Amino acid sequence: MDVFQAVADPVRRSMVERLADRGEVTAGELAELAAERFGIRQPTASKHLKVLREAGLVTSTADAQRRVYRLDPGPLDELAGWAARQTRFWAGRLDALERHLENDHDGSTS
Amino acid sequence: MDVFQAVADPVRRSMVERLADRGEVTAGELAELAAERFGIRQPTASKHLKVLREAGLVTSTADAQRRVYRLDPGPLDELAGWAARQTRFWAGRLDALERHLENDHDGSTS
DNA sequence: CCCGTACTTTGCCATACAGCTATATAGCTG
DNA sequence: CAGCTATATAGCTGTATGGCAAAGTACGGG
Repeated sequence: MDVFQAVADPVRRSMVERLADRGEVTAGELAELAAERFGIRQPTASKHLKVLREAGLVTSTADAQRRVYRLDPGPLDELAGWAARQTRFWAGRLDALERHLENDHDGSTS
Repeated sequence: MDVFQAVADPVRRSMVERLADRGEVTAGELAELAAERFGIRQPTASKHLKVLREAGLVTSTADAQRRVYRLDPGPLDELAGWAARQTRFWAGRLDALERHLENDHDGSTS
């Protein structure tokens, strides 16, 4: 699953936000968070973590039975970059568009 | 459907990219693009446009039978902002994380 | 070495969603 | 106004995905 799909789910976004906030978080804490906010069970949370892992958004390392998760900024940068690029266009031509809309109102061409 | 879900689909992303590139594009052109790139039919493309509209990513105006679509930068900015915020954290603490990983290797605690 | 803790995996169901064809709507054009 | 063009809607279907409970795996402690 790609990054766009991975962050399409609010549960997974909330997990990403927690990781961004705390840096390192165990699977258990993330599951608890998901339980509180969305009322989902631990195995479901684990499934979401798997999706995040496969999308490359997070990595996990074992600490005894605990799995410690952390963000990988790469895919998020890609996402931010894509979204930013789509709007950068408008910065350049926004006034042109506005002029066009104005012209539409008065109907005259200068 | 929210912005995250809307851009989760590659067909819709390609439409957004085209709109970012051209500014104003008719439904027909967008359908043609989707047909070429993804082999999908006109009604399916129309459905995708509806999703983009409902997510607030695009607006459309009528020009005779044509529907002219254009991007609304607002939701895209939100998206870019969200993704950027999740990574901004790392900028601040990245070196701390790296130190932590180094310590893990040698196993000693200072 | 067996039990509890911490997760992941498996197998199952329901719903959401993308795709299709066929049809409806709307506006130009002859 | 008939018919073509442009687009949207309706109705249907297959598959993907999210949710659950139950079972499997792995580790540390008594």
